[in-house]
Amino acid sequence: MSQRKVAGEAGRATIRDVAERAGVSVASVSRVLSGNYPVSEDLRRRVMKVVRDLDYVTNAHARSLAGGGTPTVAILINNITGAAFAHVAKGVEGAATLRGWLSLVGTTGDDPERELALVNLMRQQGVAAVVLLGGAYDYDEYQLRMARFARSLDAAGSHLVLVGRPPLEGDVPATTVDYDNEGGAYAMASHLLSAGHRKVLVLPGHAELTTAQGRLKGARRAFEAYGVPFEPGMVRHGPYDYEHGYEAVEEALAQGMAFTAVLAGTDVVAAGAMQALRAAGLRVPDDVSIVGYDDIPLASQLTPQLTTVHVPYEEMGRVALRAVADRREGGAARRKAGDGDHLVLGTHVVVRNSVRPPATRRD
Amino acid sequence: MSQRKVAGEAGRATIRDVAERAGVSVASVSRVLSGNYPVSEDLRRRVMKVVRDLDYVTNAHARSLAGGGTPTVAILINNITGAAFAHVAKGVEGAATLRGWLSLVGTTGDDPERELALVNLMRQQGVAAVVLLGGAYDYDEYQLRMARFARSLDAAGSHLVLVGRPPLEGDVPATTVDYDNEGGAYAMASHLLSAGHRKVLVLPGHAELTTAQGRLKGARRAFEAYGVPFEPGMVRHGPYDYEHGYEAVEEALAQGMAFTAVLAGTDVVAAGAMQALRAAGLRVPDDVSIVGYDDIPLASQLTPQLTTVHVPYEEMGRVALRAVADRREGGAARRKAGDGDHLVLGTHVVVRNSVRPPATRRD
DNA sequence: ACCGATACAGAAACCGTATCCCATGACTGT
DNA sequence: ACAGTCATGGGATACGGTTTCTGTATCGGT
Repeated sequence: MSQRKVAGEAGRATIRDVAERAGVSVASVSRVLSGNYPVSEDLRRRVMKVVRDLDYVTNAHARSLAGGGTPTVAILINNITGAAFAHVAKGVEGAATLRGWLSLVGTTGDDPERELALVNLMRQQGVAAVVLLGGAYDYDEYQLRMARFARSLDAAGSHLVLVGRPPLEGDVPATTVDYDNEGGAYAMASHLLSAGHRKVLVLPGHAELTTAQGRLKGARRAFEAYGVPFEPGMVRHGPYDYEHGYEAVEEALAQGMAFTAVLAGTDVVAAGAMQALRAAGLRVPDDVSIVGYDDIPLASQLTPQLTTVHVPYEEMGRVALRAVADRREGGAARRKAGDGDHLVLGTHVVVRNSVRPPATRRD
Repeated sequence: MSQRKVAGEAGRATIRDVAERAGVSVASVSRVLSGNYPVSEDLRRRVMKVVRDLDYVTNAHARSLAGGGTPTVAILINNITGAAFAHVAKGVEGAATLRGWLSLVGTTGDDPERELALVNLMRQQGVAAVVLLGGAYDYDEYQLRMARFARSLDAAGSHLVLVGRPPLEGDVPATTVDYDNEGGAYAMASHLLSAGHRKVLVLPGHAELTTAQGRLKGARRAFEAYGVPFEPGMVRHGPYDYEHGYEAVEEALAQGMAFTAVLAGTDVVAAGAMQALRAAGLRVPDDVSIVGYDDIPLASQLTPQLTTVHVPYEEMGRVALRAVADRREGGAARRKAGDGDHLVLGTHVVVRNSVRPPATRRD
């Protein structure tokens, strides 16, 4: 009744089972398996045989309780089906795997409550880092919220990494991996302007989303550089989805708005815009040019292939993980430096077939 | 020197720290937090205050070692950037979150070694279930390999779930969530045939991939049902990617092959095929019709919008998780039943604009 | 043949939490 | 006023490992 374990009992085999069956101590089994202590060849063989026979694997929970354990990164994402995010996740996961780290994924669905719950959950899991993906809504409380997360995680020996968001202000223990969002938009808009376009419908995204803000700002700067007036009426805000692209163009057309090009905030928005133009009998790029942003696979799969801004999503994921791994190995010295807390990767325009100089017309 | 912990020491706060600071026992803190034992209002308040002050969260590893703990599902996937897989993952993750479960993600990259390593890693983590996504390569050893996984996981109190793969033969402790792959292909091919197409280029996918086999089989059955000879020469195998679709069509065209429609194994392959046709000066669907399979967002974002087979990926994910959760709650009785081990969801054709009757022409 | 060094194996002390079992004080009914 | 319940709180133990500390052969050197 009170005996600890019946011989052939069901359930997972423990290290004790292995030890008993191999006729050695628990400590020896542990040492054979972790291999960080001298063990005789005979003992190793005996233990390994039993391990194979029992199909034994160590209990990760017990292991990490006792101090060992596999480092784990948590990836928090709004929507797992977004192509751009998927690539970042791939980068993180790939780099993690390379080091024998594990990766957890959670989706926030744009819900701050859920985000908080997830961060706490990850804290419970004792993850090495929490990677937060995607543009942020620039509410007032955002900075405070993130700073709180950062400190909370830091106090628990974990670390916050922001990917694709602007860095936090002040002395906050967080790392940011960013890309030259505004620069990409500047280059993209310049491309359009240098092709001769002057009337451009701009669909930057949600007004409160940091990435949309940056893209809009870059575009505006390009217009200024070219001495072309930037008309606020030509800007339509909305979500980064296909429907928004479609509806924005449909609406602009219905209102008799004149434009020779569409500067979309993402490739998916561009796809929607393209479809709406077609539906209205307009040809792309003959009648209207279109450019996107992100360079997800879709961009090169559309007809015509989309000229867009390449964002190194997968690379960002890898960089994010490397930053965490480095800091973890670097020890306190590096950790205090506050240097390399903000990494910025470059973007560049990928020219395909969706842009052509505007048709010369009398009006 | 030998003191257990210095007052303000860095690192994560433990339940002992909370107990000490609140002047109560460790047991009481645990009870307040788990809330499954009567506790006086006064004690609860005192404990909660300290918990907030210390920003304490329980250690998940210790918790699950001690018997409590959050159930976790592991999702194993070849390639996290595949749209279809992303949707299954979303379904699983969503359903998991709904129940307060956690989800882990690992990518195998089509590497059997890595798959094995991941399954073992998940076994170490003591996950409630391992969900293996995506079509499998039908090598001889596949059945053995999966059966071994299933038994291994089962012995550890976990469970194997195969999603989008054919079920395992024999008495293996695994659950399969499948969709009517062959039926969908049959319906899709019928759609093409009933529109009058007789010369159809078929791009089912890799010959060894179970999903490709099913899709090819369904198509063949439809041809037979229509009394149309199915010419092996019209079938081109290859990976499920854009490039394959492009190259297969390009090659077929170069060889002077005559066809009025393309039956692609996936939407992405269809996109590649479409692009190749355009490059050759052919119009879709005026000159050549195209259909895909999967109904990922891309299908409705292409121009023309793609007629395809809808596969309920997200639903499959949800169903998979529900199956695991049910079996876990159902106890041994249900677990032995062997019933409901193979769930099949329906598919249906989504008619869009990429199919038109073949142009009547003299030849 | 004796001594110190070396190489290995085992016993035991944790890691942080949940829970079983027992103790205590308050409350109830008579 | 007293025994019996009931509602709570605390102490001890288990969970499955890792690691430190300790002990015992074995070996080489003199």
